[in-house]
Amino acid sequence: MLDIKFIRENVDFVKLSTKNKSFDESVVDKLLTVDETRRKLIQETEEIRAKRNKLGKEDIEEGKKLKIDLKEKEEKLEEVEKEFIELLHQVPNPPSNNAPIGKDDKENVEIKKVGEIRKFDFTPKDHLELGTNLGILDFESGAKVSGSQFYYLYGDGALLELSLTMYALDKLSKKGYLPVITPDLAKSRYYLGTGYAPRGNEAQTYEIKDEDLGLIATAEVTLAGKHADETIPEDKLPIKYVGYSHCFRQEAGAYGKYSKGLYRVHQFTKVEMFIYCKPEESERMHQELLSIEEEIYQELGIPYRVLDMCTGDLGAMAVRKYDVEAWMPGRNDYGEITSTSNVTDYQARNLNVKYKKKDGTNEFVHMLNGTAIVMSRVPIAILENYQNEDGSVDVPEVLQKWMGKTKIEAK
RNA sequence: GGUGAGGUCGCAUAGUGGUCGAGUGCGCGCGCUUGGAAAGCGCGUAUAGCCAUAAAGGUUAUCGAGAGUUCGAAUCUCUCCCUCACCGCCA
Repeated sequence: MLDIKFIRENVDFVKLSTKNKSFDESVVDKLLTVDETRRKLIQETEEIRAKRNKLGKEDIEEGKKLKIDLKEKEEKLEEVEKEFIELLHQVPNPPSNNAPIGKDDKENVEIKKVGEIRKFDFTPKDHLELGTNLGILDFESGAKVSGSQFYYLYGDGALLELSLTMYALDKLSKKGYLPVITPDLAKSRYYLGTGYAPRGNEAQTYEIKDEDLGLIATAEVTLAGKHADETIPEDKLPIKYVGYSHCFRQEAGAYGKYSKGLYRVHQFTKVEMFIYCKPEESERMHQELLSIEEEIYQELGIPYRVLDMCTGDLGAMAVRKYDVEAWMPGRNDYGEITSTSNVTDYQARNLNVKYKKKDGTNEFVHMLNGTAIVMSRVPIAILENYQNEDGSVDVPEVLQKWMGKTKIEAK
């Protein structure tokens, strides 16, 4: 959420940026109206409390009267407060001045294309066919045991996932990121408030019956929650994590040719980068995350392009966001494989994460996240880009060390 | 899952209905002292909201969380969370 004071003092700016993010800017006026009522009620309840505190045991009858008045005001205030918080959460983080202005994903800006798209002298297969034929990928058993869009990995398929994981953790830890294996389940405060600010009904998460627990949709949830309600000493920043977790998404109603096979599944593994830093560092950190992502895909030898997300496609939290899309021959198109966001202090305010400055004052930290490798979509790109005519798949050089082989072949 | 103990200001502790936002020690900051330091002495040392604002200030809330009893709750009651110990179960 934003600072209500900031909204009060910059009404026009907040309205404009809300509109630029393709959110309904009328929430701003609604919020300010509720805020005024709220403040009036706060004053009134405080006056009553102050009277009560002064009264002590002087006049118990008067105290009883105050109690009734107070209760009435408190109930009203509670109602208004609830509405206030809801509206406040609906105001998105204003986009960076550098983010391209646009309505929706069609207006994202391609900033670069890297790598040469391979020309096949045979008809390339898609990853589903390749994986199934190689005996390393099995959606049928997944459907049988867990339901549609679940899968099994066997042999080199399983090894490929683990090799990618090791490759990513190894690389990132050498760059000063602490590898973290996080819980796959989190309390609602985190899985609701962290990753996905309320924007309509998020039917994304799986929840545990009768428990305040849900399966995380990304390790961003657990990595962001990790320091909730903490004040971090300035000299500890930046904190850089590379998290490993499983991710669970309902993906309700997401079918079609573009969500074939591993592209859109209910469960996958992901290595996610996450940074807590000082406000003045966050832009630089964001560039660092993007450059690490690019380095990974260059090393893996996968052609990709980088998109600068337009204001309308940033979502509520990000001020700027880059997606890396990998070339996927099976769809003859690029497909998203990473996303890195600078959410500045928006998430930190939700989760109450501050840092203590040298001068003794506290300020909210900036938080950033970025995908290193997602074990569902990256294997798509590897299988499809590295396939041979006989259906075998070459192992990218940087993974050979972890795979212990140079080629995936049918047994 | 069961039983028991516990969760108070950075840390350690005191505090069983109003005089408690909360004492003491340690730590930390500033000052005095000193040739300098230590010790000693003095002062200070939370966060958030609201009001006011040039600044000072005022006020409310916060003793794991929430609800309740009460004119009044760190203190009494209930629910939950977490920690520790033992038992059970389990990889």
